[in-house]
Amino acid sequence: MTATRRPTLADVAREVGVSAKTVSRVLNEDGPSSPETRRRVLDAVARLGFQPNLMAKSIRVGGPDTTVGLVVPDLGNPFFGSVAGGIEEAVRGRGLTLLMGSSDDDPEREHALIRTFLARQVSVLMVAPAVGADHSHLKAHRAARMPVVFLDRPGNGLTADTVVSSNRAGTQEGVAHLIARGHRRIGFIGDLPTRLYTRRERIAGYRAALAEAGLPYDRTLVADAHDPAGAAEATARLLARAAPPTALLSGNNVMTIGVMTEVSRSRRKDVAVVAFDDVPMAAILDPALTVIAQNPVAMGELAGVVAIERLEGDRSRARTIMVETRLVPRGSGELPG
Amino acid sequence: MTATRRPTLADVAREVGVSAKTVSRVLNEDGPSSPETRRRVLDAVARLGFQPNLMAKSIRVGGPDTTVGLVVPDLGNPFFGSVAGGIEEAVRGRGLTLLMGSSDDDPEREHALIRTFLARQVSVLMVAPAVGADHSHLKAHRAARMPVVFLDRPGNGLTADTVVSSNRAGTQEGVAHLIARGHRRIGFIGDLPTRLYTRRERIAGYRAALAEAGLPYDRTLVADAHDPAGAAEATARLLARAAPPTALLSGNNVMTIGVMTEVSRSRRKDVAVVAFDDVPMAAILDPALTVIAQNPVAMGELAGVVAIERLEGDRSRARTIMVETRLVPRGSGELPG
DNA sequence: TTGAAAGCGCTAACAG
DNA sequence: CTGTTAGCGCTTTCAA
Repeated sequence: MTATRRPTLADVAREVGVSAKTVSRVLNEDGPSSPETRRRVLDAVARLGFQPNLMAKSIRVGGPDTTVGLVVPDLGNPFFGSVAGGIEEAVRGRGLTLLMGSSDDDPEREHALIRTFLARQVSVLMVAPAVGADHSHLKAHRAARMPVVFLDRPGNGLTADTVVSSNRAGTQEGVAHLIARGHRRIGFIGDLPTRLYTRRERIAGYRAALAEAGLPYDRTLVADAHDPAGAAEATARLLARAAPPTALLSGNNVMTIGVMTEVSRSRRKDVAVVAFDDVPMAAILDPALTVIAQNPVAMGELAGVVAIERLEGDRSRARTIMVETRLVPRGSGELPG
Repeated sequence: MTATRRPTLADVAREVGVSAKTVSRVLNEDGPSSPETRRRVLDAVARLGFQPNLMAKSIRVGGPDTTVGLVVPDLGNPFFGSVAGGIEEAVRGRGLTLLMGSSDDDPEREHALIRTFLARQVSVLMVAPAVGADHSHLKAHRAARMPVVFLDRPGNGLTADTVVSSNRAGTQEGVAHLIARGHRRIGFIGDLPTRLYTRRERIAGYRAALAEAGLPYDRTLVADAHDPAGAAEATARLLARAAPPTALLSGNNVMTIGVMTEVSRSRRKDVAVVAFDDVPMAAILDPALTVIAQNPVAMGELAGVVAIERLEGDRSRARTIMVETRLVPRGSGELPG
């Protein structure tokens, strides 16, 4: 069995009886070529099943690869999956392909992935930063004109384009929704660590809504958790208080699972809930879950668009693009306080 | 502002005053090198921020790139996101990176992605095939020892390693669960097109369960839909029959949204439901949703393991790995018929 | 309209 | 222990 080597440009050239450069010219529609040569070259290409080697192509220019390197905390999280889909949609037209990896929210893994991507000469680097990660080491690459885009959370130690949700305003709107329905004691169940950007922004929105309504901020109404089980416990503790909250704001989709599990388990029909981030079956829950919906696909698309503009030479100041969230009232926020 | 070119091996060599090969040797721990040289090279590497160019490295050997090309129908679907996470986990240790793209279940887009991946010299190609896609053109590449793994669905026109869920047995178990609770008229709501592999397997499991119980197969109890809205309509139609089904089997997670929306909307408490594929809030629904859970992470991991074995020279026959589904009774399947 | 030569960044093969 | 040469597959000069 022969080792079936892939045909190269030279193979095609030999087959046709022209130089490699001529084949290259025909294929890239670079420079002129006679219709006759053209036809014969394309013929041979088809016959041999020739596929140009993109690696070689990139190395030639010493230039970047035609990929977008994307680092997210977790590929399995549909939020990031949708973001990735949006990016792909936006950059496909430019011939860019997605190179992806999960950091598991570990700064070291994130760093390792970024290094791999850089070594692969990605044309664009997009990162949803892990808590505690530092990105100052990317300065040199940005100087070398490689676009860097931070997603969902800003980077640290590097000013670069950033695409985030309107976490603060969205949460504020959600809490205001509850206040408007008479709620005065509103619990907040957020994720950990508390210094996570999205967590900080969302709690800021929570506090802003309270402040605007002239309500005091009660620290004891704020709970934290790592996962659904923890969120369920936190919810149970809050609801067991002497003066329990009459409404809860769930800080993200993972927390929501725990919060709703506990509300449902305890059969408390007297507690209103608003959740940050939409979830598939929200409308079917009883009561239907009111959410502050994000738009991950749009986030990805915008990130892709910005990156392309940068690749095309846009040298303007780094932008922070805020993608609007949308309050979707479905019932669970309607319970009067 | 200088164009800040990335430092190359030659730059490092010049800095230290040795040859490029020596630097290469130190970095790859290939051949011997004096501790002194070693130190000075590593020093310069750090000082210059040198990162080896992986593209050049690959092209050198003429060998494959260190990537796994993965084509899925939809990046935003958490099922495929989790599969991707499993693959990454399994291949990271081998230094492989994921190159991903969505086909949107369009054979042409799938084909275009595959061509791009091949042009990039991926070391492994993994595909969740779109309906109607043909993969016979990959034969040459397999002959050239590039592992091909089909995910979730088998490929067409090419025998290759394949990782799928136990669709048939799982569905059979789910339907048997309903039959055991007295149900005799069980509706099936599946996706389209009906020739989709997973759809065919699941309906086969449905029929097998009926047959085993000596129940007739009633075509009119089978409905199809493209999306949640269609599934909701189909459900409504089924439930509006003169002799409505007393139980429903939902063919996948997208259908489930529509099915449950309609069951919930119509306040029918007299219909049992079992859904293929788990969904995040299943346990909180009322009644809690009984599911036939898949294990997408395991599917990805197994695909990764097989691919690595192939890369390491395993030339044995193509395998089909079936990942067991698991019936998770949560209540919605308990309603007696 | 076409070709020859050189080189992208790296490493295998052979010296020294 | 270290250097030189050659070449991966392609494209960019520069000539013909």
